[in-house]
Amino acid sequence: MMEAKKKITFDDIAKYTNFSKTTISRYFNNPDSLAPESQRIISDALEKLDYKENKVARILANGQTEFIGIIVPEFYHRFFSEVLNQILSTYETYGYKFLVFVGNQNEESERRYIQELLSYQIEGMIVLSHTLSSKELSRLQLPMVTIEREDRYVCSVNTDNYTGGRQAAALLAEHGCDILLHINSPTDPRIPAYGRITGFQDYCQEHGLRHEVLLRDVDRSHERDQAILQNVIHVLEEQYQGQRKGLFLSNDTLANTFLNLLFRKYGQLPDDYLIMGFDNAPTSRESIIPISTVGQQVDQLAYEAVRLVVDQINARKEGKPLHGKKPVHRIISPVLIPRATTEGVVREN
Amino acid sequence: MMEAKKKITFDDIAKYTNFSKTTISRYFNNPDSLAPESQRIISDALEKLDYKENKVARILANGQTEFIGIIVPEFYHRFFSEVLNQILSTYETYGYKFLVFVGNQNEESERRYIQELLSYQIEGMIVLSHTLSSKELSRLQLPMVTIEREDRYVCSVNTDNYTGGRQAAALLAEHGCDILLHINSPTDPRIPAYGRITGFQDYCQEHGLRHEVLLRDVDRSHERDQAILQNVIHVLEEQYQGQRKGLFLSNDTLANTFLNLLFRKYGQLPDDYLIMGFDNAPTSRESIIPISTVGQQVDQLAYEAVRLVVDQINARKEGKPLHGKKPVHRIISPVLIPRATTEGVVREN
DNA sequence: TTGTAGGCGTTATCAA
DNA sequence: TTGATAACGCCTACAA
Repeated sequence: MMEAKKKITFDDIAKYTNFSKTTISRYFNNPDSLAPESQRIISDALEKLDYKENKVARILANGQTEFIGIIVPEFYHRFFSEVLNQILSTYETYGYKFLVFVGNQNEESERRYIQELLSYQIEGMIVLSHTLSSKELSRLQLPMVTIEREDRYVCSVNTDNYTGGRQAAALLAEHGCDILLHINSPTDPRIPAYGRITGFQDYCQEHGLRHEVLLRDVDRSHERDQAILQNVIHVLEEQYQGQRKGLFLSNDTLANTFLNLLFRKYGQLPDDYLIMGFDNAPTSRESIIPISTVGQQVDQLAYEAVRLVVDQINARKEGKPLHGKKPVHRIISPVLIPRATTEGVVREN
Repeated sequence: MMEAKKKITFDDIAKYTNFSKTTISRYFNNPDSLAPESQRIISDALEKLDYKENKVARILANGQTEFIGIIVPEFYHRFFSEVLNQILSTYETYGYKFLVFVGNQNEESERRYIQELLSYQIEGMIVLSHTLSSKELSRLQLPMVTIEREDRYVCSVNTDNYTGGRQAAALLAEHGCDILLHINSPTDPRIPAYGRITGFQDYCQEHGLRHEVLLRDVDRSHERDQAILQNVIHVLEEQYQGQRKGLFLSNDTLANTFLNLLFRKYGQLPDDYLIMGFDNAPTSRESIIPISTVGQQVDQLAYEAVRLVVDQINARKEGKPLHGKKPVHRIISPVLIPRATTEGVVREN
């Protein structure tokens, strides 16, 4: 058992090889400027002494942390853990490391997290949390990208929610509903997800479809959502009795809850109900009946987000100004995924 | 629009206040050693010059990164994102920041990730991924804790899976099953989750209960699992027709899939089936019928894991040896959560 | 209570 | 192709 062996530095390698520290540094950063023989010698020495690089020292010297800060709001919704997963996966492509904080809807803590991130000299930031305005974020003067949130003053990557809303309405309409309904929580129009509402509405209006948007305070807890949707069902069954109802829920979790309520009541999905969710979360495939949904291409969202920060980082390194340019907003197409809940007839497996 | 303003350092503050750098440093690390008046002056100067601290420099000087490295295997199973969430939440308590990598089941990349983590001078590591042996991990001579994985040579925090398995069997038995069944994937006995199998078996044997363990290659994809479980159902219905079957599935996702297959077939959960999952994942509450499950106390798992690394980090700082001591294995109790799928009679909402 | 000087392990700038 | 030397921004003796 060897004792806490002290760390090997360039100095040690230099002494061991009779080169200077500078040369050792070159071996890592510009090896071809060394004589082949020297490269070999150094390489051997590194092996022999079991050298481990120290990026902290390197950062202090050259300022490049290769850190990107991330602020996620929570992990209850699959969307966020999925995005995080995909962001982390870009390490193989871009080499950036990620420092992650969970915001928990608290402005003050998020500000503290940001300060902490800045103190670690992050080169850029990706924000999924909603609590801080894009105006405030833009003031940080840092390469920055938001995903699916208010993004007026910063770069962003968003799903084309509007088209998604239209696709949902269209799929329901195709199957000949008498009334189209969209259930969502009251949403700030500046948030991309608001497009789900307007897309739905516009499509219905343009095609002269009878429709209604029900704004309910959902998405706080499963139990609440159940109660709220239960109530919605009561109302619908009175108001649209015997009519074919096409329901577009704001996300898959909610769609699943709705579907389950109906299924428990009727032992199946009644013919006069069609259901659609949004996100293509695992729930939508794994529910009692596979739920039709509008899929977000999360991998692309994440990948483009990282790309956009990295572009900004590189631009800044080349002295190009960050501000001055208008923020870039990248749009990712949604993918319509028709499944059993919009078929009208539910088959057994 | 101000230009890329150069960063304010202790030097700038020192000049501005006519103190020395040391005094500025003291203001941060030991403020009470300064005259109250001096504190005020410095505090004002920091404000005025808009000083931002630079932890990279601090790290280089004192060696404390406050970084903990994390390696997660994947994010498909809710368990991992939930654990990560809880780990990240400990920031408020312990102040450690986390550098996260997703392993993707590849030994070589995980080794690279670890090298990268080490180069950032992480003070400790939490490993959830299974690909590297605890022996190899222990050789890193680093404060280290694993969660729910093989842990022979390193400290760990695990759920008491054995007790969980017993609880599951007991709950099923209480409801008078004729046959108890446990479905799991072939599991390495060195992994904590193996306890689910032995706990189930032991309980059944001790109580003279008829039982069977079905090892199937599940958990690869939803579609596969469906096919496999469908087949299981066929077999069960032949073999145990008319008998009351108590099923304990290795996790909630699987239990949900199983429940759905039955529900689709019969329009309800038949009286002769009882179902239990494991984990208390959201799925278990949000499924067509709330699924009974054995809950892992993920918050405690995560919290204890961080605590255990931090303890090791502190011990090491005080010069206590890391090795020599036997690895500590902390156990978290599971929580039995009886819900509708073990009631025998399924009520409508 | 405050200051001086040296060090942490790299990289950058000149020279040679 | 290689080296000296000075940063990078902070911390820690040791001194006063």
